[in-house]
Amino acid sequence: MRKPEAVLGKENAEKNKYRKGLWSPEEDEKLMRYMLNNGQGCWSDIARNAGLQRCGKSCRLRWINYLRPDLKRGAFSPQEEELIVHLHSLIGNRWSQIASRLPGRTDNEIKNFWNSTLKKRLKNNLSSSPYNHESSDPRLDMMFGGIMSMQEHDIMSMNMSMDSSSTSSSSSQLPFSATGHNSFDGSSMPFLDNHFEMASMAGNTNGFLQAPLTEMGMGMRMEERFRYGSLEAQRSMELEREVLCVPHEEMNHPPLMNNRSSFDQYLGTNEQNLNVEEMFGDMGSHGQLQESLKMGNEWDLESFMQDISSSFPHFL
DNA sequence: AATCGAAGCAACCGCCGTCTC
DNA sequence: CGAGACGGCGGTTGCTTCGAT
Repeated sequence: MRKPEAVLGKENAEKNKYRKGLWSPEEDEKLMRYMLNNGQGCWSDIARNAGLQRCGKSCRLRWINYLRPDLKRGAFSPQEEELIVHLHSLIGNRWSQIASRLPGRTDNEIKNFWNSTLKKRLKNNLSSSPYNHESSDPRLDMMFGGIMSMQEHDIMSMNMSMDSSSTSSSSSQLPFSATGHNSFDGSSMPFLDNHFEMASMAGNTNGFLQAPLTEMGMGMRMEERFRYGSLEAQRSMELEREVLCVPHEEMNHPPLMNNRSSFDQYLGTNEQNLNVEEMFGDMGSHGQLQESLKMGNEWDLESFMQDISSSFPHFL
């Protein structure tokens, strides 16, 4: 429902009272000086007390993304790139979680780097040859290990199925719409815009689960994913059901999830256990993975990330 | 030298969860 | 318990820079 005019007017007045756009050196200096002298606090107070015509949110962003003294400047190192690619393949667009594993880097920086550079590079790698697993960048092979082994027609059929689901009467029940909108968190899903990303959710011929552990794979109904027509996709979904200890019934009709918390909860209640060492240390075998995931621990992103860190010791 | 498109980046927007009153 | 303020997050936008023509 629309807000009443009076409320909107007040909100607009609030908004208009603040400066927007690029920060001037003077503003930077004011904020920097205030933060160094007083430390972090309530951002709207900081904005006011520092004498800035900015909203607290804007100050927070400027500090976190640009002024913070511990920020690392310059290009991403190959190790950082590797870690970003790896973490993204595991947890998707959780930029802040990824950033927390890269000291001196911000979520915004990583997000920009992914969207502008890595995503394109990965896309190019896939389109170069459907059967050629040799990527130009060996660091990316880790990520492509499974994905590349998928046959192109699998990917194509998946993509077409997704497109057709937009007109399907059942599409409204799906956690993901065909337009790429993700109902877990109400955000759009850039995953869906190319074949590579479609591949990543369908698993691969090694039987090694990759993306089903991402939000996207988890959220889809079994029947919907079977429509992709790939035996490999089917196999990976069966495996997914097994490793996550999801009953058949629930796998076919998972609870609709409106936000990320619901998703996390869903994962938690299915008593999965993610042994990252086994899964990602040597990119785990099917058997190992199943065994390790059946231990029954709760899904805990923090410890999950801790484990990942052990695979990338140069970041600790 | 001028133009144009791509790439990179900073910042905004809107949504959601949490906290406080 | 509900409303409002605030902080955090991810997606998107729009400006700037750079390189090709």
